[in-house]
Amino acid sequence: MTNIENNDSGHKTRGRKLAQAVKESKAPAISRAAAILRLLGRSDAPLGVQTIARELDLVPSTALNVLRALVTEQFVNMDPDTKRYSLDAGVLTLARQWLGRDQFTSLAQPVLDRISHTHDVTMLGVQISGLENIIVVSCSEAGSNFQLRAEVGSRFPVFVSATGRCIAAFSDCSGVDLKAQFDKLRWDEPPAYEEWLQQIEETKKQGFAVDAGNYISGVTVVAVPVWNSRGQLSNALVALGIGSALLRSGLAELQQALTEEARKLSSRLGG
Amino acid sequence: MTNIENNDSGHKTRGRKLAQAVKESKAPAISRAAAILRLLGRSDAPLGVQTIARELDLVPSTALNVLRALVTEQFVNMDPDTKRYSLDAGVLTLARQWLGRDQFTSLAQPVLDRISHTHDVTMLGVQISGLENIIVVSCSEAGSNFQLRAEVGSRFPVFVSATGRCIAAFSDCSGVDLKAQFDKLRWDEPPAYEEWLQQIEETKKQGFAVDAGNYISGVTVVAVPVWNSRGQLSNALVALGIGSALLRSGLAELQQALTEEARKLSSRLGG
DNA sequence: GAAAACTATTTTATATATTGAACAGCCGGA
DNA sequence: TCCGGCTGTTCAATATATAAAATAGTTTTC
Repeated sequence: MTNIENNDSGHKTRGRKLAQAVKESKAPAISRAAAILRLLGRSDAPLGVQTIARELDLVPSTALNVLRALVTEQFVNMDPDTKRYSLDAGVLTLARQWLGRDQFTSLAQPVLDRISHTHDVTMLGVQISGLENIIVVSCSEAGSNFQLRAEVGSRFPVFVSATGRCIAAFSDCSGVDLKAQFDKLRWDEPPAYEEWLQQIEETKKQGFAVDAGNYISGVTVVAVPVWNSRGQLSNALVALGIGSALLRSGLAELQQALTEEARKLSSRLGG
Repeated sequence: MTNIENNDSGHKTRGRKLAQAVKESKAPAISRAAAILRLLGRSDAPLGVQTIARELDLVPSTALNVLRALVTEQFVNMDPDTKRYSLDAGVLTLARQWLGRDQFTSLAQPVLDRISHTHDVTMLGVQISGLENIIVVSCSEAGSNFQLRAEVGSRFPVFVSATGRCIAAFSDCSGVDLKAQFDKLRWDEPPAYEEWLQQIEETKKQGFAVDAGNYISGVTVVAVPVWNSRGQLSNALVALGIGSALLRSGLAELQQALTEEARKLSSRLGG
């Protein structure tokens, strides 16, 4: 089984990114808190104050203050014996409330289930908020052949793979250095920049995007845009399949089904 | 269908609670952020800065700063047109990571499914962290009769219903004014305080707790404690059923099954 | 159609959160 | 047993996040 994950290189880059965010924000404690939460989320085992502070380039006492606040807010759990910190169930409450209220997820789930079943592909519903990340918000896996998996909550760079081409094609990217963004991406088999631009043009014409093994070799990704009530690109339906299998079982039909369902979803999101 | 919810009285109490938390903490921005996140989670529609500030007794400019920080951290989404704020999918990422790493949820889910199926009850797995709230972390609903429902992520007061009696019986409650806590609880049919104390004693003896229609009239709740590796009360298995139906289908057997499974879970949580 | 009442946002002085050093407790090694 | 290197934690000085008023824009109201 291929597990798709956002290969955040991280390490020391994170510390600097955080330092920037802290300086520019007028509520730096929140940036620090977010960084700590994400670190704890990534970590397999509970972490101590020093470890956290070192990893994020924070002063230990500051880290302690932030952690204590997060503990009282029930976002973080502290083991009183080992003095180790880990995520607490409080984060669940928020996520649940979000899921319950998001129109796209509730409308998209049955659609994803249907398509994944009939076309034997892994289907994802993703959210596109701003031009930072895209987030997988719902997921339906094909039953037959064991295959591709992406967890709900995973994040990916905006411009990568088929979804990336969709965003580049249909979002307002004025003021974005596409070349610079492109250079930051990590693909299994990166397309040339010119080639990529051409694919974006193609996407504009046909209304959906295809990634034929660029992001993950051997895996074909199809993404179709979903528009919110104000006509902005807010979500996308994404199909993942083993390249050869997808070609055999009718890529054209899948694309047609996807565009049709995306159209319906877009109109229903208005209501 | 009865939807079980935490009837947080809220209103102006929240403002004062937040004010306290802010004063005592050394990272008040985090308390404010948490309050805002929870408010947005509760709200059906996106909210404006002023609304948020008024509801939580915050200075608008402070609320704005906090909101902007939350937006850059992708926990909150702002609609640039309407300037309204709502939860963003970023919270999902954390929740997903937590769920994936929590031993109890992964071990408990199959158990819940099995019991809910064989005994035709709604099963919940709850987490007990500290003495503030308990949180529903997994859930399995019986198929046959349409009935009781509690969402994953819901929170309840610690001492309420059957779970409350478990906690009172098996947690270290020294330094807790039980009477004061008891008086704050809201039940459909509250037991007398003396009666409640007696039930706690009973719980200590038999190893599980029963709430026969006190919390929600007509609904019987059974809760059995689950202990973590250091022998602390960390979770509980909770069964919910229509009182009459439960009595008919064998309450005793359900209790036995629950205690047995809780025992197994406790030992496996050590590994 | 103008003004009133609302909104989000910027500004600046001050109360305060952050810092970095010093403190206390713990464990492993010599 | 003592020491050196860890840990989490406290404390006082300072850099800074916060609060209240002023600004600017938008919808409502008359």
